[in-house]
Amino acid sequence: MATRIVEPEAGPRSKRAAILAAAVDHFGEAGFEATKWSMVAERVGIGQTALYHYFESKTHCLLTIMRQELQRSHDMFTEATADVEEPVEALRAAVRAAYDVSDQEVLQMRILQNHMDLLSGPRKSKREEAERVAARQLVQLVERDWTNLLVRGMSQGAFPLRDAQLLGAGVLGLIVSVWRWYRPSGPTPLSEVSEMIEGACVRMVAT
Amino acid sequence: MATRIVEPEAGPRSKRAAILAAAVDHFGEAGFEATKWSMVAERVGIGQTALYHYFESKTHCLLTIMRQELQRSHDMFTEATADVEEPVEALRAAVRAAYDVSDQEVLQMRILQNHMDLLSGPRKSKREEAERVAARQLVQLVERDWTNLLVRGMSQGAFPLRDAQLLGAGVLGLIVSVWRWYRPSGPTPLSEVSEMIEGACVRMVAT
DNA sequence: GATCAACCTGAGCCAAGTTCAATTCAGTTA
DNA sequence: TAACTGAATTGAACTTGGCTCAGGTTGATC
Repeated sequence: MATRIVEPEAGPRSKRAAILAAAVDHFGEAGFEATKWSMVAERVGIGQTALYHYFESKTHCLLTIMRQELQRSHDMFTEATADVEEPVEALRAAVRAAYDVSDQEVLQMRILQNHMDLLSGPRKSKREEAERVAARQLVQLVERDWTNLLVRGMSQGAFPLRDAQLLGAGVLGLIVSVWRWYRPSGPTPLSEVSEMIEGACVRMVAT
Repeated sequence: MATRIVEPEAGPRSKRAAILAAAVDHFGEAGFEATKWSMVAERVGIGQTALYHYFESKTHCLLTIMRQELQRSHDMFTEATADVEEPVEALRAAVRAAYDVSDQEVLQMRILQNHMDLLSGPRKSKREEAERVAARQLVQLVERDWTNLLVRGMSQGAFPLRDAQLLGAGVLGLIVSVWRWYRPSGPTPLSEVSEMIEGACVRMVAT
């Protein structure tokens, strides 16, 4: 279980990374459906059939983007909370880490949130299914990250006792809901969002 | 502005309602993409081209479902909070109303959440665009419902002063995030979810 | 400079949504 | 009851966009 997918190492003229970057731009800005697979190829500067050398399908590319973003989220959570003993401080650190992202990563989070439903049903092709299963495991990992944080705080007496699973889902839901509406070009800077959510989470959990 | 779309009144042999119901089932269970438009026709018992008598496209049907659900959400909020003076009680009533839904409505909320991104970009066809714009207005209406509730509570001194817009978005995000994972057949009854979220919202807002 | 794997392409296939001209059906008018 | 009307319905053809295939190019390695 929990086999971390190894990214295919890049041959010197591999366009895989460029394709992923172009796909993130298009999927994030225009939406997955609205993006023609051929537009991604065009952006990269290759024929559309060349895409199939790297990805089995448009959806396979999407799932890869989602899985990568989930991996990053989990890694960032772990790194941010690793050496923070105090539960409230750990919670704060985790929230701040969640919003410490680049513009490209904002797009990836948006893509992830907008297509979560893809992870529920099984896929027909092998490689798509592999990415889907990996992504699902990562979702559960991230959920567990948050519930564990809450459980720890509750058992230490820093947080009142509540259903940690349910409350964790709430906290996570609150945090990621931001990616539905947040735009880097919008009126509210991410730092402000981060502070607001941080406070809200603490009140939700530690009151 | 804010022109409420009038549902075409049903001629005695109109299948519009049946189509919408069948579409909600399919879109909600299998997902919009995974559902073949012809499957909906089959369920209703008509040929697939007959669908185009009622809806301009598969997407037009989806947008209609979303707009209807948003309308319902707004109406329920208004009804639930209408004669509740006390801000905390009004907040509680609003949350409870949000989770006072039938299984069919759970599906509609899921569909709505899974395709919010459709509302951002403009549509090519007239009727689709009309539904999209109406839905967007309703989204803003619902957002305003929640911020107004918070503003009222803050000005009455029942809630501490905070950015009501941002906090409102958070509360709403928390509430609707449930529809991503909740299943009527799942282990957690909706009543339990409702209570948890109600408490969380109060702590978030009134602490 | 031969070999092999990685990489790329043009031509065309196929599924699913959509359009259209023709037709049926229910209710209304004469 | 025959003629008429508009809503409802259909089969067949069309369109779009993701995808397959058979074969060609490139460049690292020996």
